[in-house]
Amino acid sequence: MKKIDILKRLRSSGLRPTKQRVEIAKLLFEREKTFHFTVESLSKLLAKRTTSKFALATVYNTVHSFEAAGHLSKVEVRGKKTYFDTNVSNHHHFYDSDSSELIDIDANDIVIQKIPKAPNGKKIKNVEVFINLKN
Amino acid sequence: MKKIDILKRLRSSGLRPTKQRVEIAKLLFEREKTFHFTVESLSKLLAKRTTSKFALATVYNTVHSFEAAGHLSKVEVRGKKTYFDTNVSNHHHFYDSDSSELIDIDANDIVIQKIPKAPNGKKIKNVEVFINLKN
DNA sequence: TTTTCATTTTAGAATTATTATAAACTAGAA
DNA sequence: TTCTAGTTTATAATAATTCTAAAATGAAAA
Repeated sequence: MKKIDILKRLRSSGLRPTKQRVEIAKLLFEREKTFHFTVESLSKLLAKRTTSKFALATVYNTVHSFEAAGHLSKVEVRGKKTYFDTNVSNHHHFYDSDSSELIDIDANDIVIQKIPKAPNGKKIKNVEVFINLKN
Repeated sequence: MKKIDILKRLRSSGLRPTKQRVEIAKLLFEREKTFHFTVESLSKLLAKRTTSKFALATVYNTVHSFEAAGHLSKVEVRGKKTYFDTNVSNHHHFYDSDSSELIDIDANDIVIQKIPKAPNGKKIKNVEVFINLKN
């Protein structure tokens, strides 16, 4: 994804393409594979890969606005930190608690044959499968 | 589950049956249905249902030692707090983010037909399914 | 029983992740 | 250029949890 596309992408989702947002977006979206990160790891990556500096609050703000705009999805796994995922399509995860690593699983690679009805008055929003790993 | 059984249960898992542990165990395990709670909600429940007082750290300590002994399972869902579950058998959950409520799903009520292989060198520890609900 | 001592409880401090605040800055319209 | 709403920033505040070290206690031994 080129810079021009990043600008478009930000603007079309109502996000003013500020210097910080553009740099973060480049780091997140100019990749082949999907990418999982925490605010902390992204912050470190920004420090390593760019010359600008980013207040921690800006990283939080940016990640949250990208999530609200549908450019990122949030993944809550065991542990305290919140993970984000550049893969926003419907999919599942392996989670390796030894390395705290998340790995995407394509939605088609898990087929659920039987599923219970939602409780009274509720609907199913989505189904998330976590396959926890060990060595 | 009677008091004597609670004492046995604690002792047989290497937990000295102190006053606090016995009271917490009674509140958690003398129930028909499985029970989901956070340390905060359990703390409030103890304040309401007993005359003793429990330091917050004690509630954390106790819940963690019950978990280590296999009397409780930990459920991590969206949000910041950690939930615990008196159902320690293999099962799944509905999660209602509007009410922050967890509901058990029996392992037999979800059948997974197709599942990917674990990545190189890893094994599958367990599979957790979360069915997120909306209104 | 009393003594002993490793365990446990406790209050409060410390830590970690995250969110709030309010002042300074900036993208982009006029 | 000027203006202004939106954004960034440093810092404070909050929330959940863990740590610490002193006091209390269960239960084994004397």
